[in-house]
Amino acid sequence: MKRLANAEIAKILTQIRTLMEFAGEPFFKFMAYERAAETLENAPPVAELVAAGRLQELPGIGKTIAARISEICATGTCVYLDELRAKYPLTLVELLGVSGVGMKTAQQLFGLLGVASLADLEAALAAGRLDGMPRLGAKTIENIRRGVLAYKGRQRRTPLGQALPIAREIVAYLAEHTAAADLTPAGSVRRQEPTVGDIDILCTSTDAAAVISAFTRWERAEAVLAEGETKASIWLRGGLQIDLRVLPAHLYGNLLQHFTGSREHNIQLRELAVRKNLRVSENGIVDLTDGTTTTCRTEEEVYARLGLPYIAPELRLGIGEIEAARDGALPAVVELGDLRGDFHMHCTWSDGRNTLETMIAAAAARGYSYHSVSDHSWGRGGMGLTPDDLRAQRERLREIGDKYGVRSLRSSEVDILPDGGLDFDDAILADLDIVVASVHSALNISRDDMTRRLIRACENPYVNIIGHPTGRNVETFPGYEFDYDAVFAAAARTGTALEIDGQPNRLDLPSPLARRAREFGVTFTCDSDAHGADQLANVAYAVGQARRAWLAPDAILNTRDLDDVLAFVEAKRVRGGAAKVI
DNA sequence: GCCGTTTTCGGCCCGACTGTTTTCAGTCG
Repeated sequence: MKRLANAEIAKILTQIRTLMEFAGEPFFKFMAYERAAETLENAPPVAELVAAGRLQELPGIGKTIAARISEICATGTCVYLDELRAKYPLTLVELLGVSGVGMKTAQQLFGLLGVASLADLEAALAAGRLDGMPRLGAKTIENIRRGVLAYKGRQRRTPLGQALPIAREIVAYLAEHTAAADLTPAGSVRRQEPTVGDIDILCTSTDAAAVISAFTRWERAEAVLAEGETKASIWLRGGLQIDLRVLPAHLYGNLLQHFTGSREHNIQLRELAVRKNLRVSENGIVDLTDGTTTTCRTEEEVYARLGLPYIAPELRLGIGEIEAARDGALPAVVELGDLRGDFHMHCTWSDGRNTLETMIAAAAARGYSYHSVSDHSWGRGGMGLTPDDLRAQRERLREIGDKYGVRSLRSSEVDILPDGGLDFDDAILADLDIVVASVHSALNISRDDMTRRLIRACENPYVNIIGHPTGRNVETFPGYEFDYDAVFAAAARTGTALEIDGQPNRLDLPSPLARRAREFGVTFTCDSDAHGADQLANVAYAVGQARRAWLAPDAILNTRDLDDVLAFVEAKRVRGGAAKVI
């Protein structure tokens, strides 16, 4: 059968968790499934771990859940879920997805009215069958009605590349119209999640009411979901939710830590705190032995009070970072300022929007000491470069680069053909400074064929970087299937870097895979894949994903100086790709 | 169901907002 992706297994665990709660199982029992699902979302490919018998090394996965996961991998489901489904329809999960309907309400609707799905709920609302039920007043029913509409109209999770600009927009609005300080996007946006469920904004102020009032009156707010003394929530058109929290300035560190999450990270942090007789919340850290409260201006102080070094936001997933921090085993992760160049961008010679000179000027303006223009190869329909084009472009690169004071490397994003061969002959590639090779076609070949295809590309002595290695789209496509470990091993063995592509719809390699690849000793690049000068800034997204993968600067090729980059290329050519590898 | 620099048994995070209530349950993050 088809190999299940981690996300699919996590979804099944979440279904089990929901039906367990519905069935009245003990709180900590079903919460264990929730934690396990969260772990899988950010873990290396589960199929490999199952095969190696290493599932229980993952945090929050013990004997029972490991057995269930193995069963799901082997059969696509598990007996325990089937037993639950025999009593409670899986469509109950829909009910709980409706904003305003929680477990108690769903149980009541199912038990008293037989409402078991979204369609059932709509019919019951239309027929007025909710009227007069215990604890369901007119306002609550109206709220549920609105929740149903939102559920049906809601888009999927919002890509980070769309959410971050909106977050900056509301921050700019509040900065202009209120006296709020410390305005900061928090939550999943700050953690650089590839897609986000909502946007969290926080700030400090001595007049929270004024800030909240301005927030709920924002012209883009379609509806106000909640408006209290320190927090408020609005919906934008399309259903994206923004939460705002306002506290006094001396609590900024506590507030930022609290609202950055993740939920799982915070739970684990507070569990650790409880063992030290401390109670952590956004309102400060209370010492339960003497009742004193510590408030923090910075997050560093929060972690220090708990006996931990600072943990970067992108690492806060509740997947072992707290233990690593405690043991002093957290890496100093790469920062945007560590980058000295960008290997992946396009200009009007292929499918970019800006001219070669504009792109070079923009790269220089970012302070890079080098970059490469990697237009597509000719196999990509009409827009790719022919070998003659490539030669002509190369002659202009040095000249324009000199003009702007940056080293413009000769490059190409060459197509990897279905059999693993390349769209340009080696003689042409040999004339380039650095080569990016990417899969753009025949995405549906078999897993084994795709594995062989990528390994063969790695083994070409002129291929230095595999571009967007899984081909995923964060919204629409999980990526083509291949044997990750086999390709990571090949990349490490041949001295081929794997790209972390910063295009917001790609963010590829995904961070769990990058973290896995690092175990094989793979080198990475953080690239923008810019198709216009304004998109060079997308490299920040690539760095965000690298940080989520716990990568230090030394794992990233474009943190190195030009000589070291050229030495990386030369070393592979000298070895002749796979031919002379020990 | 998981887990252990107080535990292999007995613990397991914390608070804001809403609506239906007369002191709190439910929902959410």
